[in-house]
Amino acid sequence: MATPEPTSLPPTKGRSGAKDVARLAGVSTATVSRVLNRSQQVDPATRERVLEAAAKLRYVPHGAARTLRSHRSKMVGAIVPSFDYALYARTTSALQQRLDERGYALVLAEHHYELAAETRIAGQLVEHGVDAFVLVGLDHEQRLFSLLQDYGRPYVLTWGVDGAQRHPSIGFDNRAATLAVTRHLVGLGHRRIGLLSAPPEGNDRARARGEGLRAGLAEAGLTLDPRHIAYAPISLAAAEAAMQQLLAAPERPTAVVATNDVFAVGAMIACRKTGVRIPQDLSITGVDNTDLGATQTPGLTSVATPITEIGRAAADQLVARLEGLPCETFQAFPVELVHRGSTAPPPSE
Amino acid sequence: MATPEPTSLPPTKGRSGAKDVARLAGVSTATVSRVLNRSQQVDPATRERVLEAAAKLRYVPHGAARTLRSHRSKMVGAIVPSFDYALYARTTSALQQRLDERGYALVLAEHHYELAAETRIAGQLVEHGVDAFVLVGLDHEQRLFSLLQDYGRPYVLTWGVDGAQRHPSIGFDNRAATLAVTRHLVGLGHRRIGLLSAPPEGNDRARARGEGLRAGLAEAGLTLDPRHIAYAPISLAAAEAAMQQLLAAPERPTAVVATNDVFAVGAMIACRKTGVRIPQDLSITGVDNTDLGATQTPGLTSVATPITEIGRAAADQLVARLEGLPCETFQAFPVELVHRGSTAPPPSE
DNA sequence: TTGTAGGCGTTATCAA
DNA sequence: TTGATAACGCCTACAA
Repeated sequence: MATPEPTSLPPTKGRSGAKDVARLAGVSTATVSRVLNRSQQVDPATRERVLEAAAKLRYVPHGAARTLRSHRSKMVGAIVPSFDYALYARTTSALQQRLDERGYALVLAEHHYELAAETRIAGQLVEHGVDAFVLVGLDHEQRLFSLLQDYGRPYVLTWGVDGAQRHPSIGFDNRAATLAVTRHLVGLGHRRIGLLSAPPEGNDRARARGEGLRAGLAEAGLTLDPRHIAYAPISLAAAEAAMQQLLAAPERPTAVVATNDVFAVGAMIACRKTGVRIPQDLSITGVDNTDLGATQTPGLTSVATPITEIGRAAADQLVARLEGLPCETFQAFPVELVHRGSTAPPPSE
Repeated sequence: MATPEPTSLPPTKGRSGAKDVARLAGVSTATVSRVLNRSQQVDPATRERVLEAAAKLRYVPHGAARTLRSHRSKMVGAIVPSFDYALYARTTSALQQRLDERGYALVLAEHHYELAAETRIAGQLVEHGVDAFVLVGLDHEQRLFSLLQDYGRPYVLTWGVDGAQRHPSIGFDNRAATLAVTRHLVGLGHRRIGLLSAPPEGNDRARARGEGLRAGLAEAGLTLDPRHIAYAPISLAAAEAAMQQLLAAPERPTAVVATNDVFAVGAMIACRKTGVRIPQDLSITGVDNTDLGATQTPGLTSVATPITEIGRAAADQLVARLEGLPCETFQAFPVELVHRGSTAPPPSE
């Protein structure tokens, strides 16, 4: 034994198994299993004895053994882009809570906006035997879809709706969100509207939200000036820097549509530092209606998205599919524009 | 078959096992195992063949089987109070990232500030076979500690330091955080300082932070007026309501120490709605130095806490203990006061 | 260096 | 309704 001996995990030290419970209750392990798995085929009296014995021994079933034999781990895997900025936290929270109620545990990981990492992590989750998957967004590597296909277990894409209905999905119309704010801005009289967004590659939400802006502009016979587009990774600092570019652009836009509240608040910070007044000099809008945006001065006009509903619905759908119950595999929830003080008519020239 | 048939999970449908890899590589399953577990005892040529075969068959080991046999699941369980408000998100993120690098998956759950729920969930994590635990805070049910004792695996408490060193812990001095802000406020001339906090029961962080305020006041020969204390659950709305009480209190405080940034921002909102100017009429401070506080107008004076360091250190410690390597089981990181615009001398009477 | 064989703790299939 | 028994897929002695 050369290595420091991996902390020799006591094989099953004091822990008692189904066998112990069976012995104490005077039944076989098969009966113990039946009782604990709520099978109806068991005499109330014996059930009682078994439960007593299990309680007395503080019996905790061995999940791995159960998984190995039954092919169900009672774990659901979720891979989200990031825990930061509370963008996905509320969805994850709702998901976890609902899964917990249904007796499932959540195995959670981040991919930091790298789809290759997402695929790799999905492989690990398969290895850990999760019964189902929750993914964020519609864009994923083909390899990931192949993996899911081979694995043959339920999965659901969230935060977007798959128009072609190729994959079960639960979300909302990201395009509609920015379309709504754009109409609002155009209605206020804005003609030069900029875009502050996450890089669109591999991020369907960012793409759809950008399209919403373009569509809204097109409705009014306007176009998106390429010089009025700035992409940045999702962080306040990066958004602030990107906004500085837009502020320095020729024919500076009178309004900026940010594809989420983090970008929008980063933009507000840039404006504060530059002395650009919101909304008198420039209007700014976000998406997701987070506390971060709502508590700014002035409050951020944003679009409320159904982030907790998505988490709950994802849990419900997956559990239903795992238990062979009927369910909706495609769900879209509405979004709603929330007016606050960050938008106003453009300054008169 | 009466019930809708639990989606008959294909036992091992197409999925290939170690046996398949062994056959294709022309070796035994033992050798496959050795190759995949980086045992040195294997001929480079055979190793190569095995890896090729594994890749060809897209072999993914069956975690449950491995766990059952090896008594190590390569999963770490973490239970945090809540995903909301990004208070614990950054710690969780750092934890997950570091665990992932080390080949461990994170099973994550919330207890919503209910310690009984925490104990229940810990039991589920035991059932799922996690190799180690990360808990937040020092306060936990005795039942939970018993459970951990029985389970006999590593665990670490975070976000606090266990002075008595009864349990491995990684955190910072919560008392010192509010002590620092209190000294700052006292130094500015404040004599009536209020407290806005989470209910202290079962929340050692809140208690320690409250004590920091009391200690800072005591240093200056001052005391905390009971009428200047307000407790609220952790949410912006609740904090706002609690702050309204403080604003309505007799001999209104000239400064309020909030035990975290969420409370502080909730307090700022209350002030805005009431026409109380910050910092001219009232100073406010937070703890945790979140983006939420930093982006307010004026910026929130707060205390930077080592939240990502905690996550990383927790992962490092647990992995080290699991692998029998040496490590620090008690770690304290420093905190740092961050001055922003929400604090100023009290108004002259 | 490699193969053989037994068992980890549970659930499922039978038969009783 | 209950019990005996055989897997589940892998790891790890031990033997070769």
